[in-house]
Amino acid sequence: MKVIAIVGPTAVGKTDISIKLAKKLNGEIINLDSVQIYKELNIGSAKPSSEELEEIPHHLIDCIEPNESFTVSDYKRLAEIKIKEISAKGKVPILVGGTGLYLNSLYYEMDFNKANQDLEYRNELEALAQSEGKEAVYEILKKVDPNSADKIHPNNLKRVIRALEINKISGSNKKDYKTNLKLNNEYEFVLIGLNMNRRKLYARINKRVDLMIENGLIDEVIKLKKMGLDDSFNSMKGIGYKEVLAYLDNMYNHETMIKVIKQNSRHYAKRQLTWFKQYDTMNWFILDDYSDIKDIIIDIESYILS
RNA sequence: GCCCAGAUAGCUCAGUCGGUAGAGCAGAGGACUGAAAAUCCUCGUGUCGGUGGUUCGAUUCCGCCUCUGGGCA
Repeated sequence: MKVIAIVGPTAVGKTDISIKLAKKLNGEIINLDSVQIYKELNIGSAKPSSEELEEIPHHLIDCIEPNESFTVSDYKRLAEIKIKEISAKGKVPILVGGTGLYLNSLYYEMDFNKANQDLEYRNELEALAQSEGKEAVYEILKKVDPNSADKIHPNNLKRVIRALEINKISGSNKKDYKTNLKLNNEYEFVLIGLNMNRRKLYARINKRVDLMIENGLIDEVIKLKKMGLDDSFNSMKGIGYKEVLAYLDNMYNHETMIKVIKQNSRHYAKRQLTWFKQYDTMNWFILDDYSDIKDIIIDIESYILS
């Protein structure tokens, strides 16, 4: 089953290209973005406009309530259903977005059936970290699962907690997945990476943040806040949302808020690039090599069909 | 014109009781398997404004010059 994935850093221009490409290839788009999945998070997640959504069928956008919890495991399950449905119609599934882990969940064989979440235990460990320090939690991991402790940095509390959680739920230790990565043979992936000159990308990011503010990001967050959402919800931990929340709680002034959103977006773009560089099979298209978007589409299309 | 305070990393600044210097931010690189727009790690040589003097040695002390603030005329 052929699956195309179009990935790249935030603001590089994935939406526009993917829609044009989907039209040419008789494809349908499956969102590969952890924030666009949520309803009501529109401006800050840079969701495609309603006009764009009408141009080509989009899946896994606006499908989760902002107060629901959502994980990679859920993503994998839903995305696999969509891939099959689209393929069955004789169309090409095109994954579009910037969440690397979600791509991995489909690209590699990943089994999410063994160790679910244990929120109670998580809270317990978080409380311990709060009172005794991160080191105290890390010490537990060292005793219980020394191999994982070896690989996880003591400061990385989230990972330390997850390793302990896996140990508690499954009774076995967290695996070192890196050493036995297996490609998922069910799909024939075509990986397309979009990138551009770093300075240009950062300029685009900065401009887009200004535009989000102009388009009413603050009102969007006020609305979400009225719905009862605060920074404890995963949906509200996205860039743009957490900073506006902090601004509404008078932690930042307006100017600082914008500065921090831009800064976090730039950092995020860099992390995305680091992630996507890991795939040997990724074919990169450098967008500033092109003056006309039509030429990009032509090149990507001929690469896919080759 | 006079007085005072500055001039050090891309930016904001610290510091060297005289032995050629370091933070934050910006920036770069990396990790990543049920929170992933999350979480975490690593990376700082620059004519210390110019020039002369004192000194074994000056970015540091002294003189002059240039520039930037502020004050007084």
